[in-house]
Amino acid sequence: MDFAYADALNQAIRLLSLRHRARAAALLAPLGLHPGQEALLLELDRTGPRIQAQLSEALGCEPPSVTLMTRKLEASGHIRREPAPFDKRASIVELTDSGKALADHVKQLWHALAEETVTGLPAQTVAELPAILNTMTGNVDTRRPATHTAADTV
Amino acid sequence: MDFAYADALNQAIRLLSLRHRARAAALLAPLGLHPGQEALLLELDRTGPRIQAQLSEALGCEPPSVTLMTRKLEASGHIRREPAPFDKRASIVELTDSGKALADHVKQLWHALAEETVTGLPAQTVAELPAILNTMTGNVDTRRPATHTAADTV
DNA sequence: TAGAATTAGTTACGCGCATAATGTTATGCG
DNA sequence: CGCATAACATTATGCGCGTAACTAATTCTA
Repeated sequence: MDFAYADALNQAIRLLSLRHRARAAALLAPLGLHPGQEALLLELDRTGPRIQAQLSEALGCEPPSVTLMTRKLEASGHIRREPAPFDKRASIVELTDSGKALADHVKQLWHALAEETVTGLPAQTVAELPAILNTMTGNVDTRRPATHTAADTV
Repeated sequence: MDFAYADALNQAIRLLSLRHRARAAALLAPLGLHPGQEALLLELDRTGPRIQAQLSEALGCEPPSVTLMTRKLEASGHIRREPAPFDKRASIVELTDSGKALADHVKQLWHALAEETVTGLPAQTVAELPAILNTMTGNVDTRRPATHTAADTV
């Protein structure tokens, strides 16, 4: 691998991150959401109530980030936090009715964003894309012990 | 496209962004750099002195971000800023000797990061990856008018 | 050529994400 | 059992990146 390729790849990843996030921000702004918050809502929608440590794990960000995100989503009425009966340190986070409705709306935007993102790519590439991206993520993931198996979830 | 795919794709992009950036941060930390700053150094290394507006364009971030990044890199002695003789509003940014040495070091890390990132992917996928990512970036880019490099719109 | 519109850069502020340090509760072990 | 250790959550702080509002310089145009 020459440096020109390495540079192109790293820069492509960096730019995709910036632009995809910016596009998400533009789509989420009318809902009063900032990018990152939608991931929390979708996770709760997928799995039901979770404690913050589980959210931290699922979202791939650190506990202090979850503290701030949950605080803001709670302030806007989309989630609720209750002390966990089985563990006095933990707090259980769950969607309110408003949060459930918002999550449904986010899902529509998320679908549109994904279609927009892969426009113009060959069908086979589109089909393989999640696995490719997950492999790359696993390769550079310092949180989990490197799992170098190529095939993964969809 | 079903929602499960859309969700998987968006989440994969989000996670790749977080992890790739985190890995870059870990590699750059020993040099005293934060992720994002390396892009500025590499751009100056590639093209020579630039005014900040050009850097903003090349890096894909907004002028205020460039102001802060250049200020910090200037404070650490890696770049120099001089008023542009042809335009009294503009300031020309260029690498110092220290900055050039640092850029060389960054290039090595960048090369290693790219190789680490694509580990385990088929050679053909690796070859196509930059174009795929650039197409996706173009699809969601709100800064430039959508330029679809790989194919035409749907 | 004078005034309007554009452009370069900055400041102020907000959000997501990070690390480090702290308090509190659970748990594992001698 | 008691104590050290681990885990949950929070606060404080810093960086990158964004938007909005501003100044100053340039360019366009009537």
